[in-house]
Amino acid sequence: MRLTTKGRFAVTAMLDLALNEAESLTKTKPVTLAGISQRQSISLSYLEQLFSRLRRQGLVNSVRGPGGGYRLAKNYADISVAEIINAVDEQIDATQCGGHENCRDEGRCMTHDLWATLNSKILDYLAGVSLADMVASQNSGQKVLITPRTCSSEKANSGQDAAHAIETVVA
Amino acid sequence: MRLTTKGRFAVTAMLDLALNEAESLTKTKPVTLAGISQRQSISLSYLEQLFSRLRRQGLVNSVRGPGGGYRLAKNYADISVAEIINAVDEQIDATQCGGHENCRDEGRCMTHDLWATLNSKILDYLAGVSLADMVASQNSGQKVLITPRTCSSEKANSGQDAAHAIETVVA
DNA sequence: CTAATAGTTGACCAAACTAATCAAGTATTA
DNA sequence: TAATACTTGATTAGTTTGGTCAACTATTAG
Repeated sequence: MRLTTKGRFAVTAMLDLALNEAESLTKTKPVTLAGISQRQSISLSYLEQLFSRLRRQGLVNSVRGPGGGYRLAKNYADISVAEIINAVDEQIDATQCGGHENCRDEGRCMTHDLWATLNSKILDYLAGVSLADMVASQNSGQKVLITPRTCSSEKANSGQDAAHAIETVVA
Repeated sequence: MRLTTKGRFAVTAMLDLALNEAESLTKTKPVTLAGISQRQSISLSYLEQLFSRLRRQGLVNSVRGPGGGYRLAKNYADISVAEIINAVDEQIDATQCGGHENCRDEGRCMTHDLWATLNSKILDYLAGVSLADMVASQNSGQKVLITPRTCSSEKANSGQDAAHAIETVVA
């Protein structure tokens, strides 16, 4: 498991896709990347990279040509955050033995089990959170409605104040 | 919260420090980075960068001069994985509003609460895992003893530290 | 025996560099 | 029009190099 902005953008985009797909319950048009790009202010070509992987992993289906776009390949109660992140952010390996368990005499190297268990813990949690959960929690639990984000009003912002990002939030 | 190899190397190094400090219960010599470098096969200068941050964050104390090295600044039951990772891996911000909550009309942007809660969940878990926990789980739960790792097959290190298995440490 | 002195060890600091990844732009094709 | 492929600049990860500074140890002169 690995957590970077890449996986987060992917989850954000998938959430947007879920919302805009659900908006039209009668399964009409697929959602275009251009739309996601506008609503979430993620660059179109970066979205293309992300959805290329999401498609290969079977999380979304693509429809080419005019009126095309992307659809979720499953019900969005069945798509977990872990799946999305794993699709775009291949996991890293700090064990330097590539996960092979015979890197040392007795068996595994010191950090092997360490990260394996840590990984599975985080994975378990993220696997338990589905797109549907996120939509629901956005709608009910918070007073904040689901609003498309256009955070930087002018795009002039380039992350110079990322220092004090979250940190204040308590469960 | 962010998870990369950087934070993992830091945790690995801190675990090694905890083990080798505990080896001499009578608080004799601090642990050298050169030793950690050999045992964990992490480059010395990378360790220096990591420990520079760990020191500034108050997780370790340094002793200069011959016989010098690093010591844990607290009891290792009081040092969590989350602290270590946060010390070396400054958190990222996929909200693009820098955590400010007035980036959109109604309040926060769409992904704000999303990642905030996700962050705090992961943080909560990692904050609950201490170095002592890791030492204990390595010793008890697994049949695999704590052995220095020299994953890369050759490395010419030879096995002068093959017998470093530690059974003395129990939380 | 003291007191400078040099030598050693290991923390600390700062560039610079390679390689990988992030993120965006442009061109191509169906 | 929309998906795909190719290109490019920016940032990050991790290493290498080369140094300074602090404390310990040994030598050596007074």
